[in-house]
Amino acid sequence: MLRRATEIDEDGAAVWPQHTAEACGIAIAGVRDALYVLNGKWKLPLIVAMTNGPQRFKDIQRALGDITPKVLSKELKELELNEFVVRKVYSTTPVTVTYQLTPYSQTLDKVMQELRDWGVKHRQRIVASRKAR
Amino acid sequence: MLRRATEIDEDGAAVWPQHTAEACGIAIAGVRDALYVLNGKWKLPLIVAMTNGPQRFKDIQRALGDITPKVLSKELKELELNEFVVRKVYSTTPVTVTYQLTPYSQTLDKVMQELRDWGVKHRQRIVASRKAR
DNA sequence: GATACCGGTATCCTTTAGGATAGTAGTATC
DNA sequence: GATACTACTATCCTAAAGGATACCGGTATC
Repeated sequence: MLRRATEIDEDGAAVWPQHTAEACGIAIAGVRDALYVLNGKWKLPLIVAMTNGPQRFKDIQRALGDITPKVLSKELKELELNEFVVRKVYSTTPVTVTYQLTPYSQTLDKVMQELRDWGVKHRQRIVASRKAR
Repeated sequence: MLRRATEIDEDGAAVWPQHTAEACGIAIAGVRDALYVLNGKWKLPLIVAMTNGPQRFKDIQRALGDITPKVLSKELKELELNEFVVRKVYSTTPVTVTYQLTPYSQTLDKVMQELRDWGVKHRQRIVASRKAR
């Protein structure tokens, strides 16, 4: 469990009850393992982009707005390797390729939800503090 | 809300009920905003390292194991700028400097918890699949 | 006087991420 | 026959991240 501050001191810093340093190493390792596969600017946004169902290459590119095909291709391959995504080719004319999330990618749902909500609130905070100046 | 697959097809991919593309843009923006301040290899592990209370420079370095002082110094400055951390100097001999989490950093608690738990489980999965080979 | 600890800086370097631009094969459209 | 679309790949390049190593002033310790 994360520990919580019980007070706030004059400098606005949290004051902590005590100091139990042990299981901290496990927590650090967990976070680092997560970051290892979710690294970079694009992996998580890409997963979000596919949340509503299978998406084609160009669709994803449009959804992200500013990713180049080279980078998108690389990121999708890495997501495939880590079993977050399945690539499917349909022999239509012209050929259709879709990318869709795997069940394993759904284990990330809570992480994504929390991160997304935090991001939205963080932006609000930034905007508010800009106005206050 | 994140949508969930209702079935799994032969390839192990999730099958999605429908396709509602709208609020997806907001979700992507939220995640990108979050990643913008939490970027890189070190920010989140550093925050974890300070979760148990104020830490000194060398303590943090030891907790992370393989971060160089230059990088640590830079990361701590960025965390300070984003109001996740407060730096405090005590005029002891020799001088003592501590870094501690702010109340605002606690808004990240859930994100951290989810990410850490996911990371731990992900590692277990990887280890298990290695054994299976 | 030599060594060690603390909290960093300074300098240099390599690696990686990521972007810009162009091009590809195949089909379809005008 | 020119142009456009899809799903990429290829080449080149820049900027940033991050690591290695050395060093600094101040104090304390052996």
